[in-house]
Amino acid sequence: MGGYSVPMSAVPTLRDVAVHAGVHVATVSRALNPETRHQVNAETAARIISIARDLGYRPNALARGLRTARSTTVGVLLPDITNPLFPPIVRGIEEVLLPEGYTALIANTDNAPDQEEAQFTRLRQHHVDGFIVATARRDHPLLRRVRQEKIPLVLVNRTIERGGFTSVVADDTAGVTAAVRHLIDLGHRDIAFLAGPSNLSTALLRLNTFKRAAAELGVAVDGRLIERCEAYSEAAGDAALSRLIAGERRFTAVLASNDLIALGCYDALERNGLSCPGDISVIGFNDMPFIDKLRPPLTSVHVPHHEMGRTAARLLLKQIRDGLPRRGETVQLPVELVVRGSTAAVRP
Amino acid sequence: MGGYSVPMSAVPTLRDVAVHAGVHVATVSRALNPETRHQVNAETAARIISIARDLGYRPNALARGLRTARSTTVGVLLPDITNPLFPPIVRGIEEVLLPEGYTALIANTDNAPDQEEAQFTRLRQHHVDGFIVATARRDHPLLRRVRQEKIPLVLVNRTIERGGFTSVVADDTAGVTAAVRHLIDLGHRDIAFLAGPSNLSTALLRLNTFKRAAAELGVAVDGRLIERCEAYSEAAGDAALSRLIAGERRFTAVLASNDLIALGCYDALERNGLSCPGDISVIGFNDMPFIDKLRPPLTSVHVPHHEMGRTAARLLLKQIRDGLPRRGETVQLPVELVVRGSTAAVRP
DNA sequence: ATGGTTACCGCAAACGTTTGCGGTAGCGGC
DNA sequence: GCCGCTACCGCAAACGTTTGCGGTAACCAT
Repeated sequence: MGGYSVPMSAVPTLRDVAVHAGVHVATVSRALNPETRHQVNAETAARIISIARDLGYRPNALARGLRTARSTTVGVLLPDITNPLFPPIVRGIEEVLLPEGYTALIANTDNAPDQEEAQFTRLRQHHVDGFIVATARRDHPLLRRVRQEKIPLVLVNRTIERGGFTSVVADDTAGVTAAVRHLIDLGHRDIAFLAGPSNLSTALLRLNTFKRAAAELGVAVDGRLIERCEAYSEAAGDAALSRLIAGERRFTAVLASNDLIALGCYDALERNGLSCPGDISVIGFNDMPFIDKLRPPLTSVHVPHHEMGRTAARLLLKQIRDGLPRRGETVQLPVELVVRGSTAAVRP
Repeated sequence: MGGYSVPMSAVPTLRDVAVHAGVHVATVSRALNPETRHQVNAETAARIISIARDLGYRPNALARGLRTARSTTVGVLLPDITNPLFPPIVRGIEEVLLPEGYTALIANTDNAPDQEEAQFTRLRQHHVDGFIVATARRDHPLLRRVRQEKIPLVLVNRTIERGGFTSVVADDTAGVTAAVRHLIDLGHRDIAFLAGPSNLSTALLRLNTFKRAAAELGVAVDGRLIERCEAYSEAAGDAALSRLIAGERRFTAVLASNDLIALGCYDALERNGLSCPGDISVIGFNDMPFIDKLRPPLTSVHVPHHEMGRTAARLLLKQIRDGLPRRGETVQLPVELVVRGSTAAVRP
């Protein structure tokens, strides 16, 4: 044992390990880092590692981040973790990030631009190495700013037409088409569509796809059967379907742009004394957890949220390591229509 | 304009502001911090603040944390954010933390001790100022270690008998009692109970309360009607109720220790051709989001998770600022039985 | 004119890392 | 015996803050 006595109070630092090992802190740093370990004698390295373990040494992420200008953290911006859509995405992200030593900082924006701005600068103060953003609107000044500052960024569940953002989305086109085809196969001809907020990429895409698919499959698209929701929420879906019901144009099925909107449809139907699927068939989008337990179980388009989170994280890591791509790629993941009890053949 | 030219490339630092203002960085630091602003001339302070704003200066949280040994971050340990129970807690936590300048680092443990350990040290490397833990088991060596290291810590949704931990929980006793009373009022006498994992504080408490409440309300407690689930999960609930159904002892109602277990009951009932509430009434615990949309809507004990998150955060902030209490307080929040369609009067 | 007080601000150290640079020792080749 | 090379390791600076300490100038009272 050496003659030095190290106070065993606080958390040990590189210096403590160095003193115990009788070497300079730089040597300890190099020995502990696999990348630079070859620069130090094998035996000394082993001794240092052993001492570090005995002392319970843990690198100080703040100091390291300050020195290296890389914090090994990434920011995740999402509207609301309470929306069952997002937890699987978050877990997918963490599943990839954690083994690589990264930590995700999660921020809820409630889709409010000022809150988003605040969260964003807060994350920047913590010097996150990149962003995963699930709150993208079709035009997004904040994101364009980030883009210009050359900060790694990938969108998930959303996309932005121009700007070269890399994003990972679901194959909405295939999903909506499958849903429409399913309804038509059941004999439905008067199909309503509840669109999402017009400033969201998914809302626009799903709406357009609906129009196209219906037309291609030989069903006339009636503008009176298309209603816009102000939000992807249960309340908005309730309100929108209520408007349709109050209208004169009859329909036998409704395709909701989102599961929450479909949930609102359930509310509106019950309040108006209509049954599902007896009177009206309903289809959702996303296949949220527990939605198979609803009354009736909701037919929905399954979106691989977990996998979306994973690939988003992978793409972000690539950007962090290899630098920003000149032109962002958008990865599109396959979806699958899950038929349950909320859709039935139209009454004869 | 001064003669200095500052490169406008990277993010501005204190030094940049100082050069522009023609003062020392220490002065800038003091001027920008409301706590120390009185130490600098009012006009100079105003000028510095203005320049900082123009430059878009944001303090580097890493550098500040390194210097002050306070990172203004807290770690949140929970089993699985995918469990609908936790998002409201998380939002409650953030609702209190954010305005105070704190950031929450969320970590999923999947209730696996080694994963928990890993997450914990990872958060410690980031020098979080405290922990909010929702994964507490009845005996928890890791948490006792934390306790000994004098790190601020508060438990949420769980409690630990000894050790002086401060925690915020729901009034489980009142909840279970209300549930039992409700079933008895409906005429049920043969009531089964599905207990949670025995290493969780809530599981034990709810089980004991059930026994006591049933006895006090004049219903014999039959040990054959008490089944233990290995986890708070749908699958475990399914398995447990299936075992009961396969047994010889008949029952007309089942009280589940948790909503997910109740969900599993739905599965088991359907597979066995039993109807709810026609054949068996079911009550859950927690009142998870969307559970009112189930088939049938689940009668459940509502727990104020959002508020639990908020008070947990408040208690943690108090610990961070005022130091650890000598003896932890446990805050108990009121619950409320929400009667829905899964409970009905026993058949005559 | 002197001493004391106050207001303001600069100096420099420190937090715990990482890393370019250089120095020393050992060794092999000539 | 000299040169050059390699392996190993120490030195010191730097990242961007905060903060104790001290210094200067101004002001007031004596």
